[in-house]
Amino acid sequence: MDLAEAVEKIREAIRSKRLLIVVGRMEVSYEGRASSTLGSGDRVLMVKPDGSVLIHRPMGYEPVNWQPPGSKIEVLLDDRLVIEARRVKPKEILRIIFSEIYDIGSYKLRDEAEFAMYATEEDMRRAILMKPSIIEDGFKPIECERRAGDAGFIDILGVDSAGRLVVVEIKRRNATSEDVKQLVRYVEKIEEEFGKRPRALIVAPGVQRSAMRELELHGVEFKALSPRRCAEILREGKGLERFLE
Amino acid sequence: MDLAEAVEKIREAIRSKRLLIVVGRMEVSYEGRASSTLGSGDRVLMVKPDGSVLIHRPMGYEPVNWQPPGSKIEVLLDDRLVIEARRVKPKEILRIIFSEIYDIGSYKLRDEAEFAMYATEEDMRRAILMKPSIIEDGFKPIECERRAGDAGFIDILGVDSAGRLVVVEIKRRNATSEDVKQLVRYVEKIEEEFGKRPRALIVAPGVQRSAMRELELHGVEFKALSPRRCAEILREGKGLERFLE
DNA sequence: CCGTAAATTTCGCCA
DNA sequence: TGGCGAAGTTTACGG
Repeated sequence: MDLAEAVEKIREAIRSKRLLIVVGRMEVSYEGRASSTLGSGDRVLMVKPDGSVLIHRPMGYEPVNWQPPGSKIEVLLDDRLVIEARRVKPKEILRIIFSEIYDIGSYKLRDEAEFAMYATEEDMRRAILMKPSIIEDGFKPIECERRAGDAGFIDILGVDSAGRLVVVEIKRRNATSEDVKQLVRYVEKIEEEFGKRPRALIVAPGVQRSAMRELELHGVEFKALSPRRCAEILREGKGLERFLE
Repeated sequence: MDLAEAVEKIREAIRSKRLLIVVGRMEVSYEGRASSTLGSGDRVLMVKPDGSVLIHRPMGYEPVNWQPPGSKIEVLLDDRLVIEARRVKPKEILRIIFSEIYDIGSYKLRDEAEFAMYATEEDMRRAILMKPSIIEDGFKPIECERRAGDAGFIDILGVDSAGRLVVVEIKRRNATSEDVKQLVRYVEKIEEEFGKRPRALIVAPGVQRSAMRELELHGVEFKALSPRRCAEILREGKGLERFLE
């Protein structure tokens, strides 16, 4: 492909806010929060209309180098094609030097669709608030995101059927020993504040083996609950709302 | 573009382990650790030879949906083109339904280059070990990655010119109050173990405002050190090694 | 294969 | 704008 022609195509794509894909042989260097170099190889460069830049090698989920949205793109022609993406804060420069260009594509893309994600930790909390009995019969939530001094935030603080305080920590994945330690810190704060020790309950789809030890060690309870089950409860709730209208 | 032709092109690309890029209008659904749906819109699909799958919207650094390396790709032709990427553990399915195809590219890419990254936390630790005086005159490292009970691992444990123990926590970014709290936990463990309180020193390019409070509160010291400076020190060291050979 | 910690984490929310 | 915490985090490194 003719180099001048390629440069023109790339400049035009960026000027007209199209998504640009360049497949070719390139060297890459990055300097900013860290710095990196990558010798010559075949890769895919993607420049999005919002200034995101991604360089993908032929393998792996992650881009080998990138620049986040908002970076300024410059296309330079020395004796080789050079593309630079700059960011001001933090100051970062990504430089791509092409030695060969295999293909260039530029596309005007319309994408207004909404992305809906289910079964997040937030969904789990909402499901518990909607139907507290899934945790335990008689459980009553009192407060969400309560500050526990400088230890952090408690997912849910509630009381059980016997009137005892319960500190609930929610995880969408199997609980780790780190999670248990965190919960224990919350419990200590609440004990300081209220003068008596609350129950500690971790709600998660499962517990890592190493965390199981920690559970017993600190008298932390565990209630199995999957994100999927929570999503179902939320759907039921929605259905109920619709019925009540 | 003719649909049957497109399918053939895509199947051939995957069969021959080429990197595949399809630009088109598509719906996406994901079901696995979480679940998500995304209505019709223009996006870029990338399928890599190692089974990585990425779907990029026209904006943003991150792919809206993906599948990691090793997933199995299926290309189905109903009355629309459907591409599925499956993973077994954890069981996850990514389904892409095309309503329009704007462009298809497939590329045989060679990329053997080595990626070199500088100024990581690991680099900072190595720089400190190579030249401990950058922390403080007379500082001597004793141990790295020392276990502090169940609190975690100490980056560097050393002694100062007065023979007092120093617990060093390294961060490549500005230190947060979490980082300070973590360091304090290490200090408590060391105090338990050795019977006297060591100095606590956080080494980072800077400190967040909220962490500054925490520093003073717990008597933690701070030494400013940038990853960049560490990278320089390592280069100097390398130069010296070369000189000594 | 599990566990732990880093990451140019990114992203979203909230003050 | 900075701080804080979740994420389908991913990735790398040990045991």
